[in-house]
Amino acid sequence: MVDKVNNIPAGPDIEIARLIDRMTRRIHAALNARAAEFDRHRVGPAGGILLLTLADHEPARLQDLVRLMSRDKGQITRGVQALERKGLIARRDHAEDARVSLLELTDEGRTTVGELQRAVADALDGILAPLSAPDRAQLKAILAKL
Amino acid sequence: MVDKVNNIPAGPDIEIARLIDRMTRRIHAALNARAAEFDRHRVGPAGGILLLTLADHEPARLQDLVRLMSRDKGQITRGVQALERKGLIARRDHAEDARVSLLELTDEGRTTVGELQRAVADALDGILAPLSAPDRAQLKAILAKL
DNA sequence: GCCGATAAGTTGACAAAGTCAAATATGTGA
DNA sequence: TCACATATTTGACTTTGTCAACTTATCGGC
Repeated sequence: MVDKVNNIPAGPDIEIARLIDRMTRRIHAALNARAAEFDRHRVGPAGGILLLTLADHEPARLQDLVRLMSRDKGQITRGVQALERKGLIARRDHAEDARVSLLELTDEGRTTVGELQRAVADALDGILAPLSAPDRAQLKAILAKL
Repeated sequence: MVDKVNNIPAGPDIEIARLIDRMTRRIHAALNARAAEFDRHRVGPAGGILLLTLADHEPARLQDLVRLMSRDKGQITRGVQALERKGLIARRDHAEDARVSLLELTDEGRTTVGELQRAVADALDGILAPLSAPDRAQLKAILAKL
């Protein structure tokens, strides 16, 4: 593809950005549409991703989530506080460094994560339907390289 | 990969969602960090995507952008208004349907699009660096199927 | 031609996310 | 001990996103 405006061979990359944007939105819309069915605790998209991420990296420090989720540390702080208030996450102190607190899921949090995982898997299944199994594997492999 | 919590073979799909989220954020961050260098009109991310999309589908009706960008129509309305005020977009009436207005880039808008394209291409180039050319092509092809 | 249903845009009121800088409390190394 | 780096928190603010109501217009019958 060629840059229509300046005839620079911009390559397909800029198109990739738009496709990614669109896909993000589709996932978001699909989940949002059914949120009432599974988001009992009203954790929302932000809280949901936080829980899913924590589930895979437990126990994690706040800073880990900042890195893993590429979000502002203030956002994570507040996101964690909200989930703590709902009883889905608990903290404990780090043995050697008093500055950090380690985050873990509570039992209720773990249950919630299970529900979220099912919901996300379902939603993605619909969205990724046009892809063959090898395509999906390939997509994941390529994204994982980044 | 297996669901740690419930031992459900959730498959790689849920991981894809997280990878997509991460990539979105990286693109955003990369562009945001250098926005001062190219975003003379302060169109921001939203305005930027709108301009880029319009550039590829000119002339477009507002509804087209809603569909192409998967955004709320109210958002598009306001986004267009903002870009109109900055003189980057112009409207004209649709010949057969008085309800729709057709959107086009102004000359200044076209210049801006060129700058944005360069910036996005640069940013993506950095982010996609770990991928081989065939990988990039494949990624784009797979995303395009969705 | 008139009517109800529908579509394109617009607007308003809010809720949710993201950005940025400053502040607090701890660790670390010269 | 002192300068400096790190982890987390907080505050103020901007940008996006969501939802529903509302205005014009078009369309398909009748």
